[in-house]
Amino acid sequence: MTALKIYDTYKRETLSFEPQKAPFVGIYVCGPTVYGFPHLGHARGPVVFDVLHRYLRHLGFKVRFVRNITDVGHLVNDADAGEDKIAKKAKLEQLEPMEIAQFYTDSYHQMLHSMNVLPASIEPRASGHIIEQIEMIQEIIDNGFAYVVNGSVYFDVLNYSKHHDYGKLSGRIIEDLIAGAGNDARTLEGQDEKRNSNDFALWKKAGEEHIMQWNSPWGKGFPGWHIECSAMSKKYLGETFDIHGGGMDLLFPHHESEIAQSIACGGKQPAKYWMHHNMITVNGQKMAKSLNNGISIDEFFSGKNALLEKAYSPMTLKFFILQAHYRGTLDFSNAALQASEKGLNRLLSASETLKKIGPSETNEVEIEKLVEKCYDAINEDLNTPILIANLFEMVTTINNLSAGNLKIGAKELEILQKNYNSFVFDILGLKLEQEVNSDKIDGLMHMLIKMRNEAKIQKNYSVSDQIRNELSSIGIELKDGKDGTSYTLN
RNA sequence: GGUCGGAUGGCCGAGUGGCUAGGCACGGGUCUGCAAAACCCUCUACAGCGGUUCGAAUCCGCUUCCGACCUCCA
Repeated sequence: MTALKIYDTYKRETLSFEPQKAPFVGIYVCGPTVYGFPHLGHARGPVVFDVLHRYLRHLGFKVRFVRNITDVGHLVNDADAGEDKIAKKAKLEQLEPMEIAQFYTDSYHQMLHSMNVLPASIEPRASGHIIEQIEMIQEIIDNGFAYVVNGSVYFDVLNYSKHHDYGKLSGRIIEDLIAGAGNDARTLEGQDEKRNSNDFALWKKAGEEHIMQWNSPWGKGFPGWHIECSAMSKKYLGETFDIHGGGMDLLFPHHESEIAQSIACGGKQPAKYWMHHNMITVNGQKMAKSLNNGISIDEFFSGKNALLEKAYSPMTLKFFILQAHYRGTLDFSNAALQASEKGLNRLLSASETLKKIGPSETNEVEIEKLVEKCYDAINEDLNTPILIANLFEMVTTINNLSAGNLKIGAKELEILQKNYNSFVFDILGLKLEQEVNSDKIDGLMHMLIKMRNEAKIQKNYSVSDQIRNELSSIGIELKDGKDGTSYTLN
């Protein structure tokens, strides 16, 4: 029994989280298809599930966190018979498919690292699990839920839905899907191979021009998109694991199909809980190429995009994401990012301030209540915005303690320090971004500050202001505080 | 067209049938040679119209507007 509750998309209700075999927890999260640089939207999932990952560890669970890399099998669309995203890009750039996959996998990892996202326990690649996928497809065929046509294998949605509930996860009704299919002028090539237009590919026959292909019982080809997650989650986490996560846009058809594949294969639901995070929008709309409103992660961190007023740091982005609940859409704006930037700075500065606070004989801080409110917030379906609001309560307390407006007892101070740092750094996974300055720079700065202070004492303000202004022009800000002058490098 | 979800103060963004969300901005103040920074305090909003209720921003209905998914997508 844990206090953590999570919203299960499948059952559509908030449930108490009970791992199948405590203290072990198995989590599978759908990772990226590595055919391009990560963009702003790619940051949300990792951040959201990182908090889950970190919090479960904090609670003492032994977490196996699996996040796949899709490096093959993700069709550009059904009409595109014979090319997948990776191979298509490879041809354009005259590179090996694996080279492309590696390149963009690295850039994805860089993003994760910069945002202080814990590494996955296992990060399996679809191309490295072709055998497992073929075995699973064969079993689905043997069970009568898939059929072979001309070297391709399709999942028989209609037959499956006679025995099981296809569409439950995404709230779809099979009759509507069948009736609705082709209600517009969407004529897709290769559809004539399927018994029903809702059937999806488990294995696709590869044309000669197709670079990435493997031998299979049905001839040379490559796996469909959905089967990789089913095969790899089963391999590393078992037939039924605890939590499956991903973006809401994967609900249908990807996750719906994963469920169907797992049940058609072993008869079991793949995951006990399904968690889906919402999208990041720009001006209220999802980022899309057609809208020309995409922002890559590199652009975001460097400020080189027309939509950006300035560069934002990885932690600012992480904090921005955490300030909204994961199931709601989050709208990008410069004003919102800049607000997050300042708020984050205040939150992190408080941890420094906290180090310098000493205990008093008397206590005026109800710290246990505040800590409890923090746990209540994160237990309530990872409500990070409320958690952060409570942390800001602590910040105000910390600053008032520092200013001498409040007093705190030794025991209470210890609780405050332990929990504040635990929530900010261990659970939310924030970190101080400013590089620790080298001793030489630090010594240099102290020399300049000392010289400026001497000038100030002599009321030689033209000199003191000159030092301040010239440092400012190269991005070093001096801040005159109560207890001396400090500096920040921008 | 079908399915689903939203509309909260200047901006972002939580939330609950009655009790201050929080951040940023604004305003006031402390500090300061000046400035900046920092810190403290202040700022009571829930699309519209009906209904249920002692009481609704929170429940129900309708209206308007917006978005997502239905095809690749984090």
